[in-house]
Amino acid sequence: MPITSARNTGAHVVYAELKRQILTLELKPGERLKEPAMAAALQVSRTPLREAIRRLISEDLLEQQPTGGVVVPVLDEAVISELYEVRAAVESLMARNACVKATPEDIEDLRGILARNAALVEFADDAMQQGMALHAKIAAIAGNSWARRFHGQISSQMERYRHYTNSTQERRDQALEQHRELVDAIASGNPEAAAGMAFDHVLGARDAAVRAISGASGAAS
Amino acid sequence: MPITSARNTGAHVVYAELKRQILTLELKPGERLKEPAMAAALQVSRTPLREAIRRLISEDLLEQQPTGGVVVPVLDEAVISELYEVRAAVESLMARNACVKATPEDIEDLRGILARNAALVEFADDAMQQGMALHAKIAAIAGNSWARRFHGQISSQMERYRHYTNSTQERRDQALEQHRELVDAIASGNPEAAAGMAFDHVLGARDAAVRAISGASGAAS
DNA sequence: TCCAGCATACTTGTATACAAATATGCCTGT
DNA sequence: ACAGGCATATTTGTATACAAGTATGCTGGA
Repeated sequence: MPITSARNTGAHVVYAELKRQILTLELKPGERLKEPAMAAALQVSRTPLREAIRRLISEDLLEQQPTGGVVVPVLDEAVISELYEVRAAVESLMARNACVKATPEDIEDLRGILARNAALVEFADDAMQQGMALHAKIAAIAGNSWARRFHGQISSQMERYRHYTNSTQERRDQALEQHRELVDAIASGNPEAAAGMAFDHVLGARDAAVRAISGASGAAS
Repeated sequence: MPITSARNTGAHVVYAELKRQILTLELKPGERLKEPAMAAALQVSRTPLREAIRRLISEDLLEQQPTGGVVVPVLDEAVISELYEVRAAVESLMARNACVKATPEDIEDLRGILARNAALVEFADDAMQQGMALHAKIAAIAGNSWARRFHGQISSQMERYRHYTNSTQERRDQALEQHRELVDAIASGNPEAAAGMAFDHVLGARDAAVRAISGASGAAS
């Protein structure tokens, strides 16, 4: 039995590596992928490389050009807003469902994660990352695999925009406070309140990000 | 210039054909795909066929088995409920955004679509299909490409479950009435109301579907 | 100097060949 | 008769070969 749970085929390895390079911007937005060179660099033939590329295209982490080339999608500030919005919708749904389905033990777990986050708040370099474990747990409680799937795709996309959405200490403290409120709402057993709270919090993060971006680009005026 | 807008490569044609066969259940759930036979049937080599298969896997319209085969996913009644829920979340977001962004002309268009649907209500064999044009227009107004993307994926998935969710005349009339309410809510300029209405309507459809399924399977009791 | 047209080099998409892994069926022993 | 194990056949994953399309740069002319 292999150690890795995923199918350890070459195409999968290439997919993971390529995805990493895209999310870290090691592959620069706008850059065109040339298969022969890439295949040589990754020590595989073009066949598994192409398989990985196609998969990334269908996740919108690569872009197929009409003429036939493949490029890393350009960073477009307008889509950040869109991503936050769908994330708000999905997390709102998960909060609602979690509220209905959570057992007392689940609530305990959530509070435990909160406490750990509070202890680490000054070390986290990113409010998003800080909340990861919390959202994962909420998603698990909500138990909707499609919501989880979409949430994962959105997270991947947003990863590319981390430079734009880097958080300040203030923002991080606020996020922690909002997470506390969210857990309280889930614990309270009022699905509507939990859903609304999750939605508003993410939209608040969107507004902060949009302000940060327009502030940075328009600072000279 | 080619007639088709998509890149007319063999892999794309195979993808479209395979997707069609999956959504119509021409390829039966649980069936295993054997590449050589399939390639021969579709008159292409295994290379573009595999490309199409991989794409379908990443859309969850095919399933990769741990051992290495590819099968058509089994129909699982439990996921219908999940699909309705995420659809509710996405449509709710689109209704909210549409409410904010709609111009008077947009509202006119929506009412026009409603009127056409009302005229055709007795011919539509499916409440989902009836509302297709309406939702497409709302999505266009909302202008969130990720929401549109997810909505499309959800629609594809649900297509496979049409047998379970076939609508009655009564259900169709109710849908039409709900669509009217939804358009009114969007026109009223109250985003929260529009969002809530869209959410509740889809969840209502979910409940109807769940009732229909459990009613059909548990009728003998 | 600048542009059109062409030839060349490169890239992509597809087909085929091959090796490793998996499934299938048969045979033997109890 | 049934289970275990081996041999065969099929299937998948990868590499390579080739054809068609696309971009690049060069030459000649105005």
